[in-house]
Amino acid sequence: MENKDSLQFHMNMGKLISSVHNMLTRRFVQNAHDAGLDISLDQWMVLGPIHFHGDASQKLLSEFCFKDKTSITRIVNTLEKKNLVVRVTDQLDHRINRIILTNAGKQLFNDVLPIMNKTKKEVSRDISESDIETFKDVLTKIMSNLENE
Amino acid sequence: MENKDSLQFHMNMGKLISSVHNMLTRRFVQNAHDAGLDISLDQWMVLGPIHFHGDASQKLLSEFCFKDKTSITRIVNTLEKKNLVVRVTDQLDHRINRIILTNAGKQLFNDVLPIMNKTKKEVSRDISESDIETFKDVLTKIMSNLENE
DNA sequence: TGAATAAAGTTGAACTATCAACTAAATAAA
DNA sequence: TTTATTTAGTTGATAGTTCAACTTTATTCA
Repeated sequence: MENKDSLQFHMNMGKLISSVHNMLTRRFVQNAHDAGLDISLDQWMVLGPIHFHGDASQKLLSEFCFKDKTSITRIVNTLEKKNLVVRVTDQLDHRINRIILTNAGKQLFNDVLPIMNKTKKEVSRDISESDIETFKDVLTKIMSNLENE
Repeated sequence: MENKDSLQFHMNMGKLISSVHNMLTRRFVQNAHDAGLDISLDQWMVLGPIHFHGDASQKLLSEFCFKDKTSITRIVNTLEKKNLVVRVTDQLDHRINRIILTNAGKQLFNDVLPIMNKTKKEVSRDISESDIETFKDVLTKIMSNLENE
């Protein structure tokens, strides 16, 4: 206790964020796995916007997810391999791939939603609404601080 | 503006943390690179405790960094390949590797410290002390929420 | 129109994360 | 003391991240 608490007390922001990110990822995947669902947090973070958008291009997904276009290429590869999405070439601009959910993809999206909510609840247990708000505000502020050169 | 802000407004916590984690990683590496230093954020996150501890075992690093023991094995591999650390078998318990900084490792540690501070400053620009405190408290709380099964 | 440039994606390489299976050494139990 | 179990670390496989170099298609502009 004392030991671990004092460790955390001395942790700087970068380490905290990094550690929380890893733990969050693990918990989400574990919760999904326990429910018999096979999906990673990154796959989910891309699947969501695909569902939301209908026919998102990879560029749009890249901007929306704050991920490199290469990451998007590979995550879409994985989703396609799992038959959750298909790439359809845009008829007007042949450079663009439109990413479309398959029925299996829609099904998985609906199955994973409650898992995400469960995880969210576990994460924010015993943390006040106002602290959560401040927390999200700070994260958003950090993003804008780091956004442009 | 409006567009991007509204995107962020709708971002949930997981996505915010994930995005901030990626952007933070990128910025740190970029700052190091601009200063002519070749080190990743993860390497730094392990190098710090090695420096702090003197002769840490990989198990201790794993607990301290909240990283999987496999990750530690591979990061130490990389650090060793770069001649920043050496593995020394413990004389009493032959299962244990003691990780020792080389002179190059000590040198790099000292060179990177100001980079970390610069990055820290960029990250927390225009965020109040008290919001930072709340932010770190929430992160710590999330960690304890996710810690044990 | 034709050549230069920009944009959307892909590929390869190096690194990190996670899981499962493994080796080797230490400790516990019979 | 011999066997069983636990502990520290490694290896292989699969997925994601980043950078740089590349292909293909659109756009710009001379």
